[in-house]
Amino acid sequence: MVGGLTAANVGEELTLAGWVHRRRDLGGLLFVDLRDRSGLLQVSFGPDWTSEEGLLLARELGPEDVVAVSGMVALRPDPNPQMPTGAVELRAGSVERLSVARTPAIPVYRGPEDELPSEDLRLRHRVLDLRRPELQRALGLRHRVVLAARNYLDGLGFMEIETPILTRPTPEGARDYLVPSRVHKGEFYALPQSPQIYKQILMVSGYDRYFQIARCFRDEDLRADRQPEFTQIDVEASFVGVDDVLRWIEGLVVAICDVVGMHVELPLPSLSWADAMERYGTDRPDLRFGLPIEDWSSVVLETEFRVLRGPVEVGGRARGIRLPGGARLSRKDIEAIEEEAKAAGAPGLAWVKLGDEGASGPLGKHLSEAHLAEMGMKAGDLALVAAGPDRVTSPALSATRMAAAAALGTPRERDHAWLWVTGFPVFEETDGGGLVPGHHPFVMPHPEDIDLLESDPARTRGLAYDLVYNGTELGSGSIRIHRPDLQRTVLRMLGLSDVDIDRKFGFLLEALSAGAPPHGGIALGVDRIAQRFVGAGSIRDVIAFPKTTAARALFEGAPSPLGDEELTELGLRLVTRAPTP
RNA sequence: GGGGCUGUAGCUCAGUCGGUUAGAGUGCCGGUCUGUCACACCGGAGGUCGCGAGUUCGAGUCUCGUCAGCCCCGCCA
Repeated sequence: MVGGLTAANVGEELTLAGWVHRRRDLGGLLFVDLRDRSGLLQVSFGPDWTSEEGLLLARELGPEDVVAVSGMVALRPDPNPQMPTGAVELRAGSVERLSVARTPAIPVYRGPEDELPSEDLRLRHRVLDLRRPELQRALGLRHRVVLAARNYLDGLGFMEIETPILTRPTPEGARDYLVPSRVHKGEFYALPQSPQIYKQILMVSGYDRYFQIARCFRDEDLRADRQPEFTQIDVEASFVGVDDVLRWIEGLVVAICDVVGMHVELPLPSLSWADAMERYGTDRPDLRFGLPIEDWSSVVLETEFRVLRGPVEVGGRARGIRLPGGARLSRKDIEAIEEEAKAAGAPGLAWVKLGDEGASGPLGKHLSEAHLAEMGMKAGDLALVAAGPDRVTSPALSATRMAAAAALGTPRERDHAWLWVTGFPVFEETDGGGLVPGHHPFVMPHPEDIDLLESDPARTRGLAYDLVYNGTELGSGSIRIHRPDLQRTVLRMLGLSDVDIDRKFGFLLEALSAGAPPHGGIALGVDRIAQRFVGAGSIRDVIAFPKTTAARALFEGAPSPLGDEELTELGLRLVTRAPTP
């Protein structure tokens, strides 16, 4: 390992192997930066200490050649304080070339002002891209996060158990990746969207503390933080309530944050889903800064400002955000924020600035001093207001809040805002009036709301919780239903017939009938955690071999067409043939 | 499924109003150079302007289509 050498090693005779990172040929003297996973070390070649063959070979070395160099560690006459090993160098006596590299298609070395190659080239030449120190650091950090999680959970008596990758298609939720069965032609396995049902069955079987670093697969369209396959720290325990899970997982958060030296105060703050939606307009608020949403419906009703007043009169609310110091934003800045709100579904934003000469802006002339006082407006403030039903204004004001904080450069009150959001609704209403699961169909309804389940299902809270960090959902879990009759009721509410329930969830209901302990758990997104911890722009930078946004693997070339022979063996015939490349 | 951005030398990019032989930096090849560290200096090679149509006397540049990558909406129980 080359990266750890210091002045303490001076005088040692060593043979070091690695890749040629960069070469500087001065004629009589020649320098090579040797790279391995641990870092860089300068190797010097000169007629006074290098063999003649060594000098000849050194002259021929190209970037990314693999070499073994034998020589002595020496102090440098001119140390390089920029390099961790910059005080010393290896004076090469001899050198052996273990492997010749073709001129790299994309550079591994990157100068201080060089841009990264485009992402498709980085993915196509992943073998080279993965050599970059940044990616090696990212994957190393990811490894330590997972290792910390394993050690922590093992210390609490959790047992790692693998569950199948070839499994049964699930009726609800994301699209499944399907695998044809050769033995049973016309039948298919599915890759798991998560080990959810398996881990519940493990609870029933008495494995009362389970975890798994689990690969999950979902055939849906991708984003910067979404890949078709991703990894979760999947946890489940028996005889637990919400608080047990939260306290255990807080310990896990501390353990993985320790990897990056991030301090975490326990217990983590907690917000009900209803409060999160009311005050921040989203179920995953970024609490690095304040700027809560406030209800100004009563103020609006006292004005003649029809744009806001109208929606309130028909049952909506006028809510908004007061931005201290926001009056210095230009009309153009405010319009840019309004665009964000519109993109999130709002018809528009009204606003009022309070300057030295009084209130201005579309809303300004409609407000009295008393109104402004009621809104808490102080000189220099800006208020942005949206009116309508909460289901429209909440997402719009959430977008407004984020855009306004960015435009204003709102100072952060903290750099790391961890948060529990609890009490998610069991169901969400679809536009067609039907019900879909808020999370998944196995969430235990809140005991206080059990009466609402059939009378007012949309208001039923579940014993469900999300772990949120800086506005990103990093984990999601719940206490599960362990009574088969209640599970059947919930599935019926979702519009499933008893026949369907038995066909699709029969094995779960049968398991729950075998003496099921109360149980619950959570799953944390490893890729997203690693992404946040390394500050990467996408989870592709913390995955060794990621897919593109079109779910292609550019390096190995997946997916790929199948020949007729293979198709026949699987009992398949194509309706659409892939274009021949 | 929809919207947006990008595609020019191995890589990163520039390319004016549609007009002569498409440029720069870096890398690569050859040469000089004994303390460099983005070494320096001299010389050279390197182009299907993503692909296909169209408009035009003339297209890297305009139009349409298409492919690829990225970002977003829908979707992701």
